[in-house]
Amino acid sequence: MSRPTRATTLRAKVRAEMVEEIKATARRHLAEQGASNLSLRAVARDMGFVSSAIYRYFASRDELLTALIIDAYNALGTAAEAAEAAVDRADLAGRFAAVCHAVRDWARANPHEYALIYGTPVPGYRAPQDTIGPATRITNLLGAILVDGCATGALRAPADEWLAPTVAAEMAHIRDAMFPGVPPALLARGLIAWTQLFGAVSFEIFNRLDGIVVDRDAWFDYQVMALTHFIGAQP
Amino acid sequence: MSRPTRATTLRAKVRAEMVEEIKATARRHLAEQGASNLSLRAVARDMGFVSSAIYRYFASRDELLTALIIDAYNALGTAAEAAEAAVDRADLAGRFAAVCHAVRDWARANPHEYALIYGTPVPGYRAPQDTIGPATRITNLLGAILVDGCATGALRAPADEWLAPTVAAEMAHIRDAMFPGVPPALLARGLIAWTQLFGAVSFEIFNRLDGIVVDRDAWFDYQVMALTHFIGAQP
DNA sequence: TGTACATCAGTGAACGCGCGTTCACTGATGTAC
DNA sequence: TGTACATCAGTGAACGCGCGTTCACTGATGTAC
Repeated sequence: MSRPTRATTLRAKVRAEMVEEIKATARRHLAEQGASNLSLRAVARDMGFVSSAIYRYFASRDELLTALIIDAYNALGTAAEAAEAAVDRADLAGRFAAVCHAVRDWARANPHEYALIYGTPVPGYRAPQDTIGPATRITNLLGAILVDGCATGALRAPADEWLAPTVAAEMAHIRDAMFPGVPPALLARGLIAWTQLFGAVSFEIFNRLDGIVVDRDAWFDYQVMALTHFIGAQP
Repeated sequence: MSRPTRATTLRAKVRAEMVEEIKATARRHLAEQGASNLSLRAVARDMGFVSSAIYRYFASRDELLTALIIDAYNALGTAAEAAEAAVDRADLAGRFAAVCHAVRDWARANPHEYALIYGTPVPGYRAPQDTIGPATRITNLLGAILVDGCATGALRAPADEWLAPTVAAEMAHIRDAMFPGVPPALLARGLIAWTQLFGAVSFEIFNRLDGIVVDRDAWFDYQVMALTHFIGAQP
């Protein structure tokens, strides 16, 4: 029960740096091998020490994987939040586009980390509770755009809507829990936009567009415009 | 240089059955381990013979994986084609919905095969030429709906369209090569529908909807309706 | 300020495991005459 | 129809490899008095 002195915090600082270095090395390996082939031994070898040393910092391979997943969600969330925060609050279409482009840019810059969090789930790996918070940063960002738009009257429920009763009820439930003031029919469109954003990015990152679309930037812009229109934001 | 007699074809038939049995076993393993952990030894063990025996049928692990990928594309393609063929040719919305639901149903019934072809690419695995044909069966099916609709006049280019010049040019190129008579602006919407179909299915199969949407059937119906409207087909 | 003790990072060997692929082989089945 | 030969499926041992994790250890660094 010793209070932190300069000495202990120094040791803690070195330790934290070591943790970061291990994660950085693991991230590089991820980019070459994919998540399910990530190897603690290879990471240790690459850093020039013996494999068992890793266990001073991570209790198991899964714990390292979890740390990488949380970092990835947070890196993506931070990038998107920063891009969105730079846009005038009243410019809903601009805020939406900023989030979309931030997600895509981050995914292109870090394709294997993107695959880690939005690709096929790693078999046998069960995501622990700690990953949930960081994972919702994007949805919160998108939801806030809808909430703000409804508060100012810039957004409203689409007129001709075909919402099944169960879907309407579920949307109302989500609204009450997280996005106050957003009508179910608009929230449903928001959920589609969220789905489609990641669908579009995944198609690009996972090579589904090869041989089909060449100018990826223009194609993504087009998709963002279609979505902007779909949620009723004025560009 | 012997011509096929009853004897040789019988041997060939047994051999073909063996190949099918190996693939079926591998498919079961896929469902438990994921693609990158698929093991020839485990498959052989499971079938009750020695691991080297597999090499009478597949030259390598990659060759087995390729066979599974081709089979998956073909199974999905066959299911979608059958569902679509059962709908009245003039009912464009019905044909579109049939394809969407066939894709989703097949993916739910075969989630790991779906992951094999629409999930994260297996690192280090390079898809050979043979996979391209089977992979295009869904896009051909969707494209045919647009082509038919344009031929009869049931579909036309959306009025208010914001197509960048490069996107318009690329769409025109795809139309000329594969989908005659479909205006660029409509083809672009078709491509979005294709992207979104798989985006929606992937979100469901890869557990992205957990804790968000409960009634998955109703939610998928809603998305299909939104897409039907988007491509301008009358429900 | 100096010294005895506790904490901690990193070592090196080992356990037990699974993998893809090769190779010389044994029998059974099919083929040619 | 019968027999010598060729083809082929499956065997079993082996090669060489990598993996996650445990454990007793050595030194260096920090802590308490």
